[in-house]
Amino acid sequence: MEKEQKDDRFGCEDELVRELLDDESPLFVLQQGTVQAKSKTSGEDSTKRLICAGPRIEDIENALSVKTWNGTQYQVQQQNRINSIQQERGLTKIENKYTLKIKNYGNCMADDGYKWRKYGQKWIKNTPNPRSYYKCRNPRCSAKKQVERSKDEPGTLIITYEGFHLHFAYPYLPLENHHQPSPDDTISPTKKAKQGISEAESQVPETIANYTNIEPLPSSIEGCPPEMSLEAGFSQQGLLEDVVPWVIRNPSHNNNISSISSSSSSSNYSRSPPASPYSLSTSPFYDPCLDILSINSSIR
DNA sequence: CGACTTTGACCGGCGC
DNA sequence: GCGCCGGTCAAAGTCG
Repeated sequence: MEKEQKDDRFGCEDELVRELLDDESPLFVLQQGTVQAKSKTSGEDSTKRLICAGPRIEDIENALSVKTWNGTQYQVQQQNRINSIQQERGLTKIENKYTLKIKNYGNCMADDGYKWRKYGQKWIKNTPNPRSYYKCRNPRCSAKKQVERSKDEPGTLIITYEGFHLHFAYPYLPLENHHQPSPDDTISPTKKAKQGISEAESQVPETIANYTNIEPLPSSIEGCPPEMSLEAGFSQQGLLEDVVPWVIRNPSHNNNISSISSSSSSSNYSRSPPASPYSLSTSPFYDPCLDILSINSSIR
């Protein structure tokens, strides 16, 4: 059962990856059109803005908020799940940036499952260690991160994430008229794109809705143990997989992630970049950001 | 030889 | 206005 859910998720990710990599994808052809010009008005246009410009953290956080019915009205428990992660893992949010402190990184090669390109390194004043700057390799993804060693705790890495990975933000976009995928929805987004831009425009919300489950996470999650709920709510949906490396959050699950990784590798993408934390083709525990370790070793 | 990293230069924001 | 500082760019270097 759980395996089935994972398979479904991977299937969605597979589609998302293709979408992101497809230059003719309606989701991104739109970006060159008139969408942004009129993006300030309707909810649908707002949705398109999210797709085109990349979702804001608050958009995703809002999507993640939990609504509860107290008998008379809905109460929104803002960022309920994120707060749980923050409390449990030492994740902090400062001005739309998530900061994660990782201890003992020497034993656990932190990896958040994405390929990053280093685009800069600076020696920050009054800090003993340089700060490295990374961007997500996906040109359509604006995710960035900064990595530095804590001056107070040399064994602690401070990773600051800015922005979310676009492909994993999809399921959290506040779309209207979303529905569950039906057996008839067999036309791939790529194929739809080729039907023309104008037609694609009308299909975009529907296309994304296939990937969307905006409702508060289903009761199946609530029925799980707390830890399982978090994993189902975040890791499998991919949001905080970006922010909090799954392996670090669950060192005891290394075996699990290994099996997941190997099983997911069967869904070969026609183009290479791995978009799933579980779909790394190389070492799932290698993070290029940790070339900062070379500095560490040179100090020794 | 292409992909990727390194690193100094450059730019913009901010405080004085 | 000026200088400092952090973030980004891009040419050069390195690696497989």
